[in-house]
Amino acid sequence: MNLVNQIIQGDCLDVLQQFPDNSIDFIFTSPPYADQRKKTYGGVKPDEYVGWFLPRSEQFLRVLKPTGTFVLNIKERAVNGERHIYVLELIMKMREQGWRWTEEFIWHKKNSYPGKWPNRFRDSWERLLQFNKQKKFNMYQEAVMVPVGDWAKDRLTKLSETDKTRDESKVGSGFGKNISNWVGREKVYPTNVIHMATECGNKNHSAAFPVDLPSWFINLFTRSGDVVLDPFIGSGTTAVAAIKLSRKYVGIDVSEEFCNLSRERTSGIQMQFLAVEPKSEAYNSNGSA
Amino acid sequence: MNLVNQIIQGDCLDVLQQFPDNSIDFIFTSPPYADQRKKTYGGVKPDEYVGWFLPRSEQFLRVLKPTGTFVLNIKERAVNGERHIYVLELIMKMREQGWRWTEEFIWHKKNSYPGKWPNRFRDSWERLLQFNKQKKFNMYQEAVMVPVGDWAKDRLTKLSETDKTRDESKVGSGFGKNISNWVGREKVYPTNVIHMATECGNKNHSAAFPVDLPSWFINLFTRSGDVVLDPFIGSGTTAVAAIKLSRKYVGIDVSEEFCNLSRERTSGIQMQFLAVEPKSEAYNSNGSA
DNA sequence: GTTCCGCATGAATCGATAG
DNA sequence: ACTATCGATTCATGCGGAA
Repeated sequence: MNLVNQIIQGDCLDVLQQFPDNSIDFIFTSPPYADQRKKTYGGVKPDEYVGWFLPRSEQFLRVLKPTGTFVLNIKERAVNGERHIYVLELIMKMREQGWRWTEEFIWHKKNSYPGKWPNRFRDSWERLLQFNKQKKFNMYQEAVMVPVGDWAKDRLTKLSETDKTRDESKVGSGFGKNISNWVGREKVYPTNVIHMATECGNKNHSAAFPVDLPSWFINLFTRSGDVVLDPFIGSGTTAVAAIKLSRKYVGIDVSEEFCNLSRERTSGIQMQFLAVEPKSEAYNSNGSA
Repeated sequence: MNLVNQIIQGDCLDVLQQFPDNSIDFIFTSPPYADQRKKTYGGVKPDEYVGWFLPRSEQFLRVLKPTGTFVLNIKERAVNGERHIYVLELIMKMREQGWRWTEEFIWHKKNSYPGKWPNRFRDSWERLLQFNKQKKFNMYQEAVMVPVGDWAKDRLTKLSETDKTRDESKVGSGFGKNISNWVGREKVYPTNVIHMATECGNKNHSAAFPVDLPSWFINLFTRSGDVVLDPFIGSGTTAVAAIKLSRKYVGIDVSEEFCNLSRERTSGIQMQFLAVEPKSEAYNSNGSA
């Protein structure tokens, strides 16, 4: 039975048992956060979250190739006016499990949920925790390089006009500092802060993250033909990103409804790609070892 | 002996013993990171960092007022290709010590221009951990409001009169509810992501952070006349920020050299302020409890 | 074909109220 | 005392229809 390019219904803890060791190139997932999405996932309590997650991350560790990477999108919530520590505990326990905590990317969500409270501001960022099995892993940095123009865009226009005035930075401060470094250079490397808005306009499906988010990491950590796993596939966003980048995908979800939604989206994309692009060509042609 | 508006040479662990309980309104500091500043602090090893820090944070807890706040600027470093966990451990241990981990702000260092490492990108953010003694603490949110986004500029001002007042027409959707709230508003509350360039024009001193960073938090958590403590004052940036905002300051550092530098900078600023602004006026006049 | 504008919708959080 | 539910608060974005 072929296990690849499918959306599989079930708890990833069980489903992944069928997968052989070292068979996945990259894992990207955004598990249901503690006490969130109760309707679909039943709502794991903050205090029980680590215990719930660890047996699953043990499976992730087993199926991931030694050179592979696991990127976990997660954010702790405020409980009784205080940030809960289940994410911190999770990192420490995963290290004991054998994972290496390589990096923490920050996803800056410009359009975070509104609201006003006496003792905190709007929570506008999430963690993207990078874990690895080894010190050496596959990383194709060239695949996510930004053209110099776009880099300037990223820093200046992508932050929108208002942000420029908001942070009251002196004009050119830091920007002018070393501009000579980039002049004449075509592309530059990004940083570990990712600016991306959440998608909220989609009526058919409500994705937790925009497709650009998994796309960015898939480009960074895999090459064409590699296998991408999302054990909490939800509305299928990670699979969509994988298909668009000519990677293989495996999506798992306990919810039959979400599985069907994912299957709809992926098959739609696949059709589109077969029609438009008969030749399976690498989207990312500049990746290198 | 007056303990306020001074730079005191010594280890904060010892110096703070002289301070009474509940005497400080706000603590902001960027301690020497593990293995950094070897000459001055003997280079605390990552594994020993938590043990080194805890007796000091115990003093911070003691001298801080119940309604006060402690903001800690810290970032774990990578050791052997992996993120060290001393910051995570520190948060957990400080909670056991009695601190509440209220929030984690992200300082996005905008001008950290791209660098290249084989396994990671340029690190362009830092943690700003907010700790409190109680659930309720002083926070003056109005003092740090930012200009409203393009969104309202373009659209909100052009809404018809009927739109402005249709409070009850739409049910559920947040917008139809109380649109009049936004009309005429020019400022909105910020988020927990702070965009700020690092200072680059440092002449004599190399400040770890721009003066705007402590200024932002001093505005947020204190009012005119409050006492701001930085137990690792370094080049004096926190004290400079406090003086400019008409707050009292206490700076501590083990390095006589750093103390002298801080004294130079603070006295320079104070002269300037006495000359220009004879009346000690509240900078933040719209703070509310 | 642009540009403009109306509008729904978010991994939210707190405090009060109810069982 | 402790948990469950509900109402109030707030702002950036992308879609689709209109000018």
